[in-house]
Amino acid sequence: MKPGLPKGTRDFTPAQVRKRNFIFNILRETFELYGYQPIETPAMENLHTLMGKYGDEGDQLLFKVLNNGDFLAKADAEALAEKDSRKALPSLSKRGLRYDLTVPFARFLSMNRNELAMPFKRYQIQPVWRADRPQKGRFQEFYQCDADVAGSTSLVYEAELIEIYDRVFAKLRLPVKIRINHRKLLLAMAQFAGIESLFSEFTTALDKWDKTGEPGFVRDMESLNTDADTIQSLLQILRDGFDHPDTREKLSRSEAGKQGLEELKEIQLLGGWDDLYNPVAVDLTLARGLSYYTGCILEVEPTGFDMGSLGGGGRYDDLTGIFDYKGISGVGISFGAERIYDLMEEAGLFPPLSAAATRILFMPFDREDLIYARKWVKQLIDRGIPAEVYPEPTKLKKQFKYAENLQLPYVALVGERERKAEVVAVKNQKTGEQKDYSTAELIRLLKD
RNA sequence: GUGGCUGUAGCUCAGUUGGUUAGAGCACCAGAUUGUGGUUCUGGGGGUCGUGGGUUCAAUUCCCAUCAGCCACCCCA
Repeated sequence: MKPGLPKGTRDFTPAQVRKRNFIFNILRETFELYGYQPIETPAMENLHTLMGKYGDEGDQLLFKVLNNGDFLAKADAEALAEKDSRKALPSLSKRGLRYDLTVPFARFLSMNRNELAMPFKRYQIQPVWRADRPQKGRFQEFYQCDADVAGSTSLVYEAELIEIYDRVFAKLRLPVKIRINHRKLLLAMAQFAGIESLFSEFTTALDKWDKTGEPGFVRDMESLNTDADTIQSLLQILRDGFDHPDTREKLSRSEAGKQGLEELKEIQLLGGWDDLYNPVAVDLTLARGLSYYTGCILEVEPTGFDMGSLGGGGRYDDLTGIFDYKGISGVGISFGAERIYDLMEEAGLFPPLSAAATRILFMPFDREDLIYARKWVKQLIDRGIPAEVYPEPTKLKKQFKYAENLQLPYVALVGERERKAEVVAVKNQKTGEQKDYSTAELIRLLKD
C-alpha cells in the first residue's frame, strides 16, 4: 500500500523535533521560573464537554470519534433515515478530540476543585485538533502552549503574564511588540458612540483593523448601518490613541471606561514596562474576537516580519461556570508555537543543533577494532557521554559520510596501531585536527 | 463552508504547437581511492508523468471527473 498522512497532519524529522523542543524547552523553563505547574489532559474528551463551547462553527470543526462496537445498531434510526447528521451525531459519537486547552483546563479545575490550592497556576503544552481546511501555518493537528492562572482576580497576574511573554521572546531572540487593551475600554468606546447594542459586532469589526486597516473597519461598521457621525467619533478615538488626553476624557465618561483605565494603570504599575526587553503598549484597536474575555486582553506581534500574532490571551471571569463551578476568574496566555517555529526558521534564529546527540563516532577498520571500540563506547556512555560505533568495519568513506550526515562533532579512528597503543585517533570534525587520546583524556575532552 | 492555483525520479523543477526509448540538478549506490569523508571525475539504480474516464491512428501533453497539496476568504494558533 502507498504511505500517506491524513490531511493537515505532518511528521517531524529529528532535526525538526530538536528545533521544536528548543522552543518548548524555553517555554517550559520560563513557565516554571514563574511558578506555573504542568498538567496534561487526555486527547479525547466527552463530546458534550466540548460541544457548544466554541460556537456553531467550532462544533463543526470538532473531530468526533466514532463509537466502538456495533455503532450502527445503536444509532438513532430515524435520524439516519432522514440523513440528518446533526441529529444522528449524539447516537454515533460520545467522544471528541480536544479543540483547545482552555476548556479541558476548566473541566480539570472543576473536577479537582477540592484538591487545588487557589490561585492555581498551570501550564500545558499539548496538541489540539481542528477539522479546519489546512493552509499556510494552519494544520489539523497542532500544539498549543498555554499558561493560565485560575482563582484570583489580582492584576499581578496580568503583569506577570506580560513579563513571561517578554522573557520568552527575549530568550528566543525574537523581537516583538506586546499590545494590550481592555474589554471595558472597548465597551466604553461603544457606549461613547452610542452603539452598545452592537458591541460584539463592533469588536469583530475592530479585530480586522490589523488586517484591513481603517478602511476595513469603516466598511464593516457601515454594513452594520452605523451612521457616519458615529463612525467618525470612533475613528477620532482610535486615531488619537490611548495616550491622548481627549481619549482618556471620553473613555472615563462611563463607569466601564473608568474601571478599564484604572486597571490598565495598575497593571502598568505592577509591570514595570520600562524594564522589559520588548515594548509594551496599550492599543485601542486590539479587540480579539473571542467573546469570553472580560478584562485585559493582550497579543504579541513580531517586529520586522510580516506575520500575524505569535500569541494572545486575556482575562475571562467565570472560567468554569459552564461546569457548575462559579466565581473562578482566569487569566491566561497562549503561544503560537508553529508560527514561532516558521518565523525562527525564516530568520535563521535557531542555534546550531546536531541531528543526533552522539558526540563521537568510533570507526573500526576490522572486526578486532570493532570489539575494541565497543569497550570505549561503553566507558563513555557509562559517564553520560553519548557515543556510538559504526556497526561494521567498512571503508572510511562510508563511515565518515555517516558522521557527516548526523553532524557529529568528533570521530575516533580505531585500527591496529591504536589498539596496540591503547588509544584512539580522535578527529575534530570542525577543525580537522587529529590526535591520539587515552580513555581518560577522551573523557576529559568530551565531558565539557 | 466559498473561490483560485498546482500535481512529471527520494527532493527541486524542465519538457512535449499531441508522435518511437520522458530529461536536468541535488540526493542515493559503485568505482578512481584496501588508514582519512566533505572537492573532482567516471559509471549505475530509480518514473503505471496523482488516479479514473473521454477525444484521437497516437495522450505525460487536449477535455471531464476525482483525489491530494498549496494559496486567499470565513475563522483561528
